[in-house]
Amino acid sequence: MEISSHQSHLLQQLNEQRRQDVFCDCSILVEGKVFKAHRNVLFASSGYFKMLLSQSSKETSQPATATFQAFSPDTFTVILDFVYSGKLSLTGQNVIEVMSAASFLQMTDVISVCKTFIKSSLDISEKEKDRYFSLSDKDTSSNGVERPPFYGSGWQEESASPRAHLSPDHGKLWNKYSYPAAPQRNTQPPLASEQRKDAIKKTKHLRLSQPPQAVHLKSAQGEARPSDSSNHAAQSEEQAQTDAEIDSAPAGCQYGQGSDVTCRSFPDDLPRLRFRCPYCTHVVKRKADLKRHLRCHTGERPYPCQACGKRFSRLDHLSSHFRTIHQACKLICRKCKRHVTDLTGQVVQEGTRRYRLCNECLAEVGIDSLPVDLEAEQHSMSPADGDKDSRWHLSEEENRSYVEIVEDGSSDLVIKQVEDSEEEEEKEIKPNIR
DNA sequence: CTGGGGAGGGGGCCC
DNA sequence: CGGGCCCCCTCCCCA
Repeated sequence: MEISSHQSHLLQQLNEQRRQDVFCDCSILVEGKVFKAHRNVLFASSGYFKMLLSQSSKETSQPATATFQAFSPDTFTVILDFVYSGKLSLTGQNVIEVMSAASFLQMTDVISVCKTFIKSSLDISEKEKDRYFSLSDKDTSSNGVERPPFYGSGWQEESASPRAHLSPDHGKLWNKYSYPAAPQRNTQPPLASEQRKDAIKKTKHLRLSQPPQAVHLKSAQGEARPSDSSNHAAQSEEQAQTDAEIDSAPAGCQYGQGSDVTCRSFPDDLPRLRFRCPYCTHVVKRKADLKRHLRCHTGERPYPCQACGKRFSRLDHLSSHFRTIHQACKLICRKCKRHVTDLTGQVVQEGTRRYRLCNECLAEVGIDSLPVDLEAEQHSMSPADGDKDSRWHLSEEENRSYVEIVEDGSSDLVIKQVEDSEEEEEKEIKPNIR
């Protein structure tokens, strides 16, 4: 027989003990403010504390203390209250920092609730905006913005799928942030340059869906966490899909009965877009495009070049790379930029890289033709076909020949005869890339 | 320091 | 829905 109230009662008691500093065996110092808590509870709630306490318990029996500078006492209050009550007091003001702290403390429940909060906030913002522009919404009551910003999770409301409630101050907040850091352990922050590009591109996207709502998560203590991009990718896609399924109508657009989108009268002639990126304000028409777009957030690069090992997020980019870098498809002399044919020039191989030189430039450089086993190289230097698990589909023998090519060194110039009839090129590219 | 070109990367869209 | 093409932008290297 199970008494359903036992868990919550127990939690209440523990919370009471914490408030009265009874049996507290752990102190957490956050920017000078001391929080008392129970090791057992912290241990059970946070991966970070689990690690910390399991280490300190080996070393000493003294009361454990932890010090944090990465987040504010207010934020930790929210976290600690959640630990002891199962209720997360999220607002537009604190959600970013709470998520950041939760990420640091490895509290996946809290992270996912924060993500949902942010996501839902975006949904609601879209709806708000939609209503603002259309002035004809029929479901204003269902978008109640005054609901209390409490989230149940963990012990109390595990089954409930939390929806976000916007605080009135949301709009202000989003402007300050630009990108979500990977919230969980083993999630990979996109490359710095990508972030920069992303930020730039966002300004472009903002034309489509304003106000800016992208969310930036300050990395706790500046720690870059290693990542499992595939995990993240799957998560993102799932989230994106949910977005699209639940409510992803961009400004001015709403769903009809089926999957069709009906655009309302709108000041700008916006395209009919319907899939919104959960990480930025980008909106696309097709799910496949969103899937592709998500890779720029997840950093996923499923297409490795078998010739040089460089990885690409898209097959067409890999193909393009392979053609220009490893197949010398451009009929242009690299040196003098003149057009060359198989009669007026030759392909030069430099390591795994190939390009063309006209006969004049070849003579100038002073390189004689050297025999190259073209067939074998074509075999080993072909882009993988969507190699999801990052392994190259090569036999051992093929692998060896690849290694030989790479180890051949990039300084050696190898000349081979140009044999680039169109048919030949087709043959070289197509079978490998599919 | 600056401009040009190559390469990479992202979006739109056609097939 | 995936593949692939085109276009555009940014970064980096080099003259």
